[in-house]
Amino acid sequence: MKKQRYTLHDVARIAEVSYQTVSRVINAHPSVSPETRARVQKVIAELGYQPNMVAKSLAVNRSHTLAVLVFGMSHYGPTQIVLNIERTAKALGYDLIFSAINQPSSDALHQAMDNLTGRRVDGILAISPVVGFAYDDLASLCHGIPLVQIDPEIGLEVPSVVVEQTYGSRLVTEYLIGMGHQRMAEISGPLNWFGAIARHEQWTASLHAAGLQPQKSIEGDWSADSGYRSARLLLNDDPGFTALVVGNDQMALGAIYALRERGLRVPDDVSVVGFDDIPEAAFFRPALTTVQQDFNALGAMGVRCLLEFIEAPDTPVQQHLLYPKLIVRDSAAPPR
Amino acid sequence: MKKQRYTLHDVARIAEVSYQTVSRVINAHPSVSPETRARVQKVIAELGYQPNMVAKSLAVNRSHTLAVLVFGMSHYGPTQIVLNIERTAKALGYDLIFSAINQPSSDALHQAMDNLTGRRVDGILAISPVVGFAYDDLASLCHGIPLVQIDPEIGLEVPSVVVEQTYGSRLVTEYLIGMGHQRMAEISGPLNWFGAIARHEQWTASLHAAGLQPQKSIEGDWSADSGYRSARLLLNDDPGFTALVVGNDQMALGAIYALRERGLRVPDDVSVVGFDDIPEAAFFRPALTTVQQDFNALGAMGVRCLLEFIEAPDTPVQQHLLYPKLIVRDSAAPPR
DNA sequence: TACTCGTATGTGATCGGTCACAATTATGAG
DNA sequence: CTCATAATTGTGACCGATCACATACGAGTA
Repeated sequence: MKKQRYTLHDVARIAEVSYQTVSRVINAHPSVSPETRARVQKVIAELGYQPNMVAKSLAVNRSHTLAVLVFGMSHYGPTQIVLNIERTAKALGYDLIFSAINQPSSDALHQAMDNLTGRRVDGILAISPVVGFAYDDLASLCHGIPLVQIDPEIGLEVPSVVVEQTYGSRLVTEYLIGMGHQRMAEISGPLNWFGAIARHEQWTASLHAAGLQPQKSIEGDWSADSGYRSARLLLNDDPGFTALVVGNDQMALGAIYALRERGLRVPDDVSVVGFDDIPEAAFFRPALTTVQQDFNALGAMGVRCLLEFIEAPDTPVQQHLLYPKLIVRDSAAPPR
Repeated sequence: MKKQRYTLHDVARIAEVSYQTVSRVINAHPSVSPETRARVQKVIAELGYQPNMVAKSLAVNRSHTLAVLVFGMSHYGPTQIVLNIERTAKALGYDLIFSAINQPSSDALHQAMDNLTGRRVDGILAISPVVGFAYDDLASLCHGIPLVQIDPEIGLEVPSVVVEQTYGSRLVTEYLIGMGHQRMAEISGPLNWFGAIARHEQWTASLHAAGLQPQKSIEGDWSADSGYRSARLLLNDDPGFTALVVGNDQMALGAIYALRERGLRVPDDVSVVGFDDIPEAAFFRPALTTVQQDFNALGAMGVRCLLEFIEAPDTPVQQHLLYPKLIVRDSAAPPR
C-alpha cells in the first residue's frame, strides 16, 4: 500500500553496478566510464529516482538550508525582505525555512531557535528590528550556527545589514526645514523598533540643530488606523504644526485622512511625509513624499553576508550599511 | 577547531546508560525508572544536548516539515496566506519551508518541486491562484507526497481551499445595480488568475441578468500603478460609466487617483469598489467599499486540510469553500 | 616480463537517530 | 520454592546517503 520510494541501492541493483557508482553518477564524479554513466542515468530516469536529501544532509553534516527568523512580520518591510531572501537563497542553491515570532517573548524565541538549530540549518538570518534581542542573546542560542542580523541596532560590530535610518530621517527633516517649516509634529513608529527610535531621535536632533523646537510626537503602531488616531490626537492637543513627519507610509495615509476630516489641506495647510515608499505611495492624494528604503538589497545582502560567513567563518565581522533616499512627490510644500 | 555537537551516544556514555535509554527519555517513553530519567535529563541539560532532527527524520521517514509553494507572492493575498500558514503549522508542530515561484514556467516549477520532494517534506501546500498549474500537473510532480491547493480553480474535486470569488463579485455588482447604476466599467485582475476570471465573468453575468450591457473592461496587474493607467484608458475610451468595479484595493487606489485627476468625484460622479479589504482601504479617500476575503482562514484551513490528509490518506477528497463578504464604506453611492 | 601508474569500480564503516527484539531484574501468584 | 508476568535496560540491524580505502584492469615504461 504505502508507496516506497527508490533508493541508491535500488538503482544500483537494477543498473548492475555498486551503490557507490550510482553515487558518483549523481555527484558528477569524473571517474565513471561514459557507458556506465549512461546506463545508470537511464535507470535513474526510468525509476524517477530522487536522492534523499535528508540522508545526504546527515552524511555530510550540511543541509543547504537557511533559516529566517522574523520579528514583526506582517509589516511591509519585513515581508519584502523575506521575499528577497528567498529569491537570493534559491539562486545560490539554498532552501529557506521560515519562522515568525509575533510577540518578542524570550520563551517563543527560545523555542523557535531550538527548533531551527535542532534541524541543523546551515545558517540563520534574524530580522530583528526590535529591541530586546541583542546579538549576544541570539548568538547564545545558536549552538555555533552562523547568524546574521538584518536591521538590528546600528553601530554594533556584529555581522549584520542595516539601513541608516538616522540618515533618512535627517534627509526628510532637513528637507522640510529647508522649505521654511518651523512647527513640526511627528507620528513615530513603535519605540521598541530600532528604526523608529533612530528616526525619532534624529528628528528632534535636526530640529534642535536648526534652532527649532519639536512639537508633539505620538507613537503609532505602523498601521493606517494608528496613523489616523494619532493625527487626531495631535490635532486636538496642539494644532499649530505646519508639517507632520510620519514613521511609515501606511500611517501617513491614515494621518492624511484625519487631516482632511478636519478640513485641512495637504500640503497647503500641513505638509506630510512618510517613510518606506510602498508602491501605493505614489497614488495617495496627494502623492506622498517619502523616504525610500531598499528592502530588496537588504535581503540579498543579508544572504550573501551569511553565506560568506558560513564558507569562511574567520572573515572579520562587520555591519553593512545601506542608505535610504528621499523621494519627492506632492505631499510636502513650503508653509503658507 | 570545528565545534562538534553532542550526540545521543555522548549523553549515554556520560550518564552511564545505553543510547536506547537516552532515546526513551527524549521521547518520553513510559518505561524508564524515575532515577534514570532524572540522571539522563541532568546530563542533557548540562551538555546542552539537542537531538539531531535530520537523523531522526531519516530514521522515522517523517520530517515534520511542510512546504509552501507560492505563485505570485509579493501580492497582498498570498503574503497573508503564507503568514497564517506559518502560524498554524507552527502551532501544530510543523516547520515550514517556503518556496516562491515568480514566473509560472514549467521549468521553475519542476525544479522547485524536485527540491521539495527530495527534501522529503511531509506535505505540500500550493498557493496556485493562476492558470497553468492544474492539480494533476502538480500532483504528478509530488512523488506521492500529499498536496493541498489554495485558491486553485474552483469546482474541482481536488483537495483544496478556495474563496468563492463568483459570490463576492455578485455581491458587489448587485449592490451597485441595486443603487441604480446602469453603466459600469471594470478593471480586472490579470486574467490568468482564477479569481480574476471568476470575478470578471460574474460581473458580466450579473449585468446581463439585470438586462444591462457591461461597459469596457481592462485587465490590470494588481498594482496601484496599473489601476491608474487602466482608469485613464477607460476614461479616454468611454467616459460614460457611473460605476467602476476594480479587481483589488490597490488598483482601486490608482483608479481613484486617475478619476480625481480628471476632475471626477468619487462617489458623486463615479462609484468605485475594490476587492480584498486591505487594512488601508478604510483610509482611502473616500473610504473604500470593498469585498473582504478571509486570508487568515484560508491559510489555517489549508494547513488543517493537509494534515488531515497526511494522517488519513484515505479521507474523501474535497474542496473547501470560503465566502467573502461585502464591506460597505463611502466609495459607492447611487448615481446622480 | 615485471613494475608502476591512472582509471574504473566495489567494500566496510559512518553520520545520529529509531525499531524490533533479547536480556535482566523485580514482583506477585500458585 | 518455582514459575509467569511486568518493568526496565541493552543489543544489533536499519534509514539512505557519504567517505576512506581496497581492488581490478589496461596502458606505458624500463
